[in-house]
Amino acid sequence: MKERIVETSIQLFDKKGFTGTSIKEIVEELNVTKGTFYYYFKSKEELLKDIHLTYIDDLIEQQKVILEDLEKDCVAKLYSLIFMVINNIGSNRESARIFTREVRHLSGKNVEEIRAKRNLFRRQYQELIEMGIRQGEFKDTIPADMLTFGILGIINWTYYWYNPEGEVSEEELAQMFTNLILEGVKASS
Amino acid sequence: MKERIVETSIQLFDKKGFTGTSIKEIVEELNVTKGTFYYYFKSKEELLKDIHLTYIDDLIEQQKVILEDLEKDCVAKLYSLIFMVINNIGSNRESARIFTREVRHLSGKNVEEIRAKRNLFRRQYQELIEMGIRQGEFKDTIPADMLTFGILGIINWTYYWYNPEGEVSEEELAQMFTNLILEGVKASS
Amino acid sequence: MKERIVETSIQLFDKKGFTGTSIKEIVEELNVTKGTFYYYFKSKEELLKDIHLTYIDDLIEQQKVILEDLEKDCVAKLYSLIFMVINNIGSNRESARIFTREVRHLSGKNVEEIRAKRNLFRRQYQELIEMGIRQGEFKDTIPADMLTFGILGIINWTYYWYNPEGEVSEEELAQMFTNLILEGVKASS
Amino acid sequence: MKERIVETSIQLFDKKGFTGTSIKEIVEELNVTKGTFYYYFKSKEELLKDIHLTYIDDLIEQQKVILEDLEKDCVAKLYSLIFMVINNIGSNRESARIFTREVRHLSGKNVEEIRAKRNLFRRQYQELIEMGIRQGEFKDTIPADMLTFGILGIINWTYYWYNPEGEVSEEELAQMFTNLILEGVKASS
DNA sequence: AATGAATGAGTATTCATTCAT
DNA sequence: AATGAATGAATACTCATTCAT
Repeated sequence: MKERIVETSIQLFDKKGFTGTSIKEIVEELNVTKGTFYYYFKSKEELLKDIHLTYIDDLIEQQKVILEDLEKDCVAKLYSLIFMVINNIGSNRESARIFTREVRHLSGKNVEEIRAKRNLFRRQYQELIEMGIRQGEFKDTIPADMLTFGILGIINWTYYWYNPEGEVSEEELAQMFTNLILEGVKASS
Repeated sequence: MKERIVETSIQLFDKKGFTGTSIKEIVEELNVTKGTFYYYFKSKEELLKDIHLTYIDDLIEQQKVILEDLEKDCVAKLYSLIFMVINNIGSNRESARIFTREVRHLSGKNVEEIRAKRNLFRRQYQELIEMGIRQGEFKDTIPADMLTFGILGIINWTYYWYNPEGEVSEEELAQMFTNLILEGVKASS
Repeated sequence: MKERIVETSIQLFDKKGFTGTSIKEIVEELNVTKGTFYYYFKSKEELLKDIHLTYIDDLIEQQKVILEDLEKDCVAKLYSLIFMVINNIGSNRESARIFTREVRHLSGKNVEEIRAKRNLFRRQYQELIEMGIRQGEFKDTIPADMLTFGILGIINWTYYWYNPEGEVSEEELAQMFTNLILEGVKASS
Repeated sequence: MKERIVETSIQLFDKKGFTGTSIKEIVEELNVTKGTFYYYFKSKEELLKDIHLTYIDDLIEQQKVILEDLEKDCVAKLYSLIFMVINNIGSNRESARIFTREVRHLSGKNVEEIRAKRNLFRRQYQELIEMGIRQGEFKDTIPADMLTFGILGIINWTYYWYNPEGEVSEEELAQMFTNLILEGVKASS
């Protein structure tokens, strides 16, 4: 039941927003009563925290596996990280959007925890860039932190427009964006 | 007064979300009564539409000026468009965030109008890319629409992390991102 | 309207207790809506505080008038104070009972304010006793503070049993209790 | 377990009131579940009735022993009754306060039973007074019923202020109040 | 141009209680 | 002897909105 509440809530929070979704709507979708909701979650915010944690913990775990892969160089890791996010869209798009839009409705202690993990994810991205620069795979024209924000922008934005069932496959898109980041678009003269 | 209501609402909508902000909060911040609010706006949604329209109309207008500049080539126009957004952050960040997060709370007729303008903005971006390809300034490795989404991702994301008062100036950041998009980060071998 | 809400609430709080009375019950009795209640009081507790304050402020004011009366000796003042409370029962019984039973539902700041006034009332009673002892009107067999608690017990209890419309008039009862306190009940041998 | 539920409930009912205390609070304090509560009591009201009965039955029993003591005269019995209540405060204060404040939350049948016992207690007090008058130990200036209410007021009020661990011992306080009732406070001229 | 009073539907949350296990 | 899951009704309180003045 707890799982079903989470799934339903994710759909609704994505569609109508956290504050725009009422407990009543959630439980009616599941044909249970409000009491049932509060048996599993002590508050609406607690549910939101759960959703955030599940999402970011999973992301960090996947990221870790890629970064620790000894057989890949930095370029290959960059591609894998980009593909990972795009590949997650099919199953995670709603959670991802909730994650970027609804953090502000977490209070105090909760927001700290989430923010810490969010920053961890970003810093590990940045460390890959820095290592790539040190090992001569990447140029050092752009500071690593700014570069990281740029790359994160590209992939985070995919949650808002990319349709995995459309003409461009996940692999193709990941390849395109990796290519953009590595080679740029300027025609060589 | 109407203007003060809009300004206050923008701050609150950004901080607590559209549904998370009540008319009461808005008018209390201004030390007026709810009646005053309804003298200027016929509903909360109308206010939200106003905010959206002001934001996107301004953006499209600025975009138009840049695109119609006969003295700039496509590379220069790309830089200008990127700088334009970053430059707007100081005065518009909250509106921009509301624009990407709260559209779903506009209903029917309103949402169509806004979406049309949002798409117009994107298509004009894409047309610049396509023209650049035709004129041999950009490679055609990546489809123009995908490329556009990538670039929009980079600049939209700045609304969520860039601090115009920080170490990196707006010009520098625009230069870095233009450089990223044009030249990529791969070290030439 | 505010006054009508207070009156109705006093009756209900007395009959069913503060926590046992719902806002719904109050407003239904008055044929208005909950919104109306919250237009006049920002919370249920605020209403309770209002009731407490009105009651104790009135009591202290009346007490003050009696104690400052230059023409009465301590015995006469004692009688007047006793009569004052009994005489208030007709109009104030419910408030008085709420006052002794529901203070615990006031929180923090509110409870301090009320307790301070409650103590003021008791201390002024005690000062009368002390003055009576100093001036030789009363014996000093019993410490003034204990004596005060005893007298307050007698009169506070009347709120729970005395019927002003019954056989014993208010003046008679005040006389009986003054007599009990002054002369005692032991038959002189 | 049943006993532990009763003890915990008494503390909570005294502190927060009967309606202000939830079953959840009671069982959480005891680290058991609500099911456990309903294994021992068929309703919240039944628990309240239990508390009332235990309290008043014990009081009546103690009263009976004193009144039937053939070796005491009425004055001695009066002292013993007063001491009895004060002496009970240490172990019974909370029950006593619940007893005077929460009866109204008993319904129908229950309230009758409790009221009958409460009246029995008062009438037996009054009978002692009447006997004292008949036997010439007490004056008949004040009607026995009014006198009884006065005395009950003094002792019932002690539940709200007397601290058995304070400077005045239980014996001393009982002595003071007996003295007040028998001799009064007026200085003999 | 703005207020003060009011509404009715809705909010998150808590309640006492039930019952199969 | 006790639990875990669930209910349905109630709780205090807030909401966007209306309207006579």
